Amino acid sequence: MSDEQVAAPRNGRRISQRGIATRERILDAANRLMLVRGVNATTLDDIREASQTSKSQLYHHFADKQELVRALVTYRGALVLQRERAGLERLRSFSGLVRWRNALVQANSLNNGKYGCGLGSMALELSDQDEQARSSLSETFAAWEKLISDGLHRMRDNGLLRRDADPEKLATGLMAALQGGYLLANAAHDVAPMEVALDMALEHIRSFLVQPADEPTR
Amino acid sequence: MSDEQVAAPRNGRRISQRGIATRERILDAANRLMLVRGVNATTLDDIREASQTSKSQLYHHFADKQELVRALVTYRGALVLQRERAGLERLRSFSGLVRWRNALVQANSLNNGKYGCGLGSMALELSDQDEQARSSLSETFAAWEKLISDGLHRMRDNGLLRRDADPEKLATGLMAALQGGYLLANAAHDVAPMEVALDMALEHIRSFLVQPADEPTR
DNA sequence: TTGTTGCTGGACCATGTGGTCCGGTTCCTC
DNA sequence: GAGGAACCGGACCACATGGTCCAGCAACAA
Repeated sequence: MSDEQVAAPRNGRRISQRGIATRERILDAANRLMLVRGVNATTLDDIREASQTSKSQLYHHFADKQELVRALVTYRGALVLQRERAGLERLRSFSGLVRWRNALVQANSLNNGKYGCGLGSMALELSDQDEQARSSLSETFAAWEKLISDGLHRMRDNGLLRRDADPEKLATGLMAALQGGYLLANAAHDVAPMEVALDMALEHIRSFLVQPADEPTR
Repeated sequence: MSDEQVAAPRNGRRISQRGIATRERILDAANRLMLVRGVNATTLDDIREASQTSKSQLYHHFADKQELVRALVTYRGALVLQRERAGLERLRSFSGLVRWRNALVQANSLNNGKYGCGLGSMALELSDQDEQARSSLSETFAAWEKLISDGLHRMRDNGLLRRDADPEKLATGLMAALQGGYLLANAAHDVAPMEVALDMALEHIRSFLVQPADEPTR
């Protein structure tokens, strides 16, 4: 997962190449550790060790743990949006949606449904604990949904979707199915529920196709 | 939320009425606190204070924090299933499903989408941290889905649903929409996404009705 | 009544964890 | 190359938090 330049440098301070690299290493380690253990269960010492840095570096680049977590929210959000943009910005057909679905399912099946969505898990853990993180995550979800709804808009404009299809609502429904699917798959340690959930949402979208192709969804 | 006898007494030990009451008080406090703060962010001292007990009582009734959490998983699961059973065991029509949806939405809207589902949030927080809790939660989800699918089976047997409707898959999809809806609503501090998600799932189920009544979903 | 066990209060302990400090090194600027 | 700021290593600190202990009271069986 290469991720150069995703992390924003600090506010009005001079910053060296080495500094950027260190900050990046910290965020990358935090990203990996907190995905599998959760935010609160990951200690700064864990991150320090995994990132081959020292305490002073952590506190040189971030004011405290909370700020590190907030930076991670931004970092992870940028990674997800970057990945999703690649898969969605040219979406113009129903089969494109199916390919997108398959990619997500396959990625998640690699670890038997474990860990879930990096954004969703943070959302549930932080929403009632850090208002700033919550609103940032909420914006990221909105941007993600917009990538989907933009694609659906294109499909509607091209006459693939009926006029009465509501791209925004369809995108929200699809996102909910995705997140709920992640959650159930994580609890079951099995991707199957995620597949069922996504298929339901795709089926719903398909019902708005002008010419409902009767190809299977996978 | 009355909840007598939901908590199981301890294994082969003599136990007094007073002991049961204390144990119940502890679980109830843990339930309330961990719903709003999350499991890991709630300390034993918080629980001790909120339940008007002492450290020794906590450790008299539970071996350690992990066991308390596991007991809470059971406790909360029983509460949810009890509540859901009341709302679902007589489900025989599509409008019954709509009423069920409305009840959930209304309950969640009381706190502007905050806190989410007691089971879902625990699932995401504990799944990668406590295998026993995870499998217990997974079973609870399965039981919950079964309440739904049983209702759908009844509808199919009564000729309301088409024969090609798959109650199990429909129930899983609905549950995913519900959980994803909770998650997005929590992140947005707004019930709207939860409504959209549930409506999508209901719409999907409605498409399997033999006589698709064109009443609105709410 | 008496013995045994459940139950409770609360002081106390061990340590994991977030956070500080300071001396030293690297890097940029003039 | 000299000054200063960014950067780094790691020892150190404060304290929150999970967990222990024990003395005493309540409850129940005989």
